[in-house]
Amino acid sequence: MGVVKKAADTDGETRPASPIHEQVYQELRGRILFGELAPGQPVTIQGLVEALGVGMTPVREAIRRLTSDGALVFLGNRRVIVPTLTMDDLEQLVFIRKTIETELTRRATRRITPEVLAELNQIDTELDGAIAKGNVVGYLALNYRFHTRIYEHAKAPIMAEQADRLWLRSGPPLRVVCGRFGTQNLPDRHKDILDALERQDEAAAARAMGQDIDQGMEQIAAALDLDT
Amino acid sequence: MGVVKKAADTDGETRPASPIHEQVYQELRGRILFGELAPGQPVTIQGLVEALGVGMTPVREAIRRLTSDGALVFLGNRRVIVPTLTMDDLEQLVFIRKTIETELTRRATRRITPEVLAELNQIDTELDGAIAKGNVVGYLALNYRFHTRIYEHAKAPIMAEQADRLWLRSGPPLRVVCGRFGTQNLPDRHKDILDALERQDEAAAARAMGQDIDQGMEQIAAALDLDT
DNA sequence: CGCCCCAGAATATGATCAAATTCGGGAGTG
DNA sequence: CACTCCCGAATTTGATCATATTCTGGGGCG
Repeated sequence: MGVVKKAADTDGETRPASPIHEQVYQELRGRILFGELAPGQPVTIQGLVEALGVGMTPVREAIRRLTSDGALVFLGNRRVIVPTLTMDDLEQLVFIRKTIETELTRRATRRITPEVLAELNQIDTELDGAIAKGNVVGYLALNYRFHTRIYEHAKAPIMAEQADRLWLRSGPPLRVVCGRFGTQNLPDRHKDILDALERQDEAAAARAMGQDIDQGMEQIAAALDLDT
Repeated sequence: MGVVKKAADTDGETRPASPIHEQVYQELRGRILFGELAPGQPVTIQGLVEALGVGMTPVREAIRRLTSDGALVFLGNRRVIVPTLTMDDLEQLVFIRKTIETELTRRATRRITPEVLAELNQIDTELDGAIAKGNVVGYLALNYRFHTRIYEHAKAPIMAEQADRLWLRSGPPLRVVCGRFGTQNLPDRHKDILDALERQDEAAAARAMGQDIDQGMEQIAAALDLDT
């Protein structure tokens, strides 16, 4: 039963249709970022072949890509799993994420437009709703969208891509945190970020973003502590 | 004509033998880092199948991985090429490389050992020889080794991996520079770096590394200017 | 407790189908 | 009459699948 669609549009128009390996890649990305896949969980090719209803070549390609993304790890014995983060890994992630994402925030602040601001406010409102309802997947997806939208507008594609890769690594552990503690004390410096964006205050925006990242990572660190 | 070996050891021992797709990946990495592949050049699957004497699945996997690495780009029209850097791209590369690689240098300085120092000196000596002889590929390979060795000893695998990815992007353009201007005024803050490492002076080591990066990137920027 | 065998999964190839680029011919125009 | 532009066939390349082969890991047996 194909989870993957054949580019069937709502209007019956036949679009270029992205190749299956691309669709599988995106599908797996989503599963890694927003749940379904837990740290340490094995990922088998045949399992995905059956689950997605596609051949093994596209699955294979998608898995290899995710491997280079650091979202999956190749054990060497032909086995692939979702990586488990160590404290050391986490510390490095914080360092890189903070430098890159605060810089992206600074650049985005300079070129912010009312339209983008409105869109971000919209996303943040929905996000609050998801938190209130305890909708974990919704929270994760909207939080990702919020950050991604900002980074897109920094017009620095290489930096944005690096940031994206790091999110793939922090996704599964963050999901664990949510599963354990619910959507309660999750990072929400979003209001501060939005304020700073509106005032076009680069420094304040970057500071708020840095705090948002710190808070999220601290949650993960706390969860890691419990597992040791 | 298999460029890829079947894990034939010198002692006839049968090793685990890394899978072909891994070998192809490493082979292509080398070609991107040290020459052979120029920016804008198309990379065809079938071409590599014939050139390397392997099936198309491993080639496909290797190309996908490099795509996620940013070392190759997928044109959407099913075509893959070596990316060409814009000025904007270069500026972002400099920013990320400097923050990550100077930090790696700081950390490596703290845990430097006489053995590593000796090895680095050895590499740098060979490197000078390559420069003197105008051996471009040798220079590129040794320069890469020099930096990589340092970053390895920082014991920060995630940061090191990010740095590696960025080298893949700056590889082909740097190769162009060498082809044009020879191995003359190439960056060589290596002596300063070695001095600082020996004195365990974090700040000085990081500063020297930053200058080394700046110099290399400036060369690329100059070459980019000529093309416009 | 260690060794061997078997099931299952991954690796790699070749075949097949589909898409895109390229190249050549014909019509139209200056 | 030569040149250019456009359209379509042929060829090249990519995408996907099905299949053969190899290897890993586990369970049973000596």
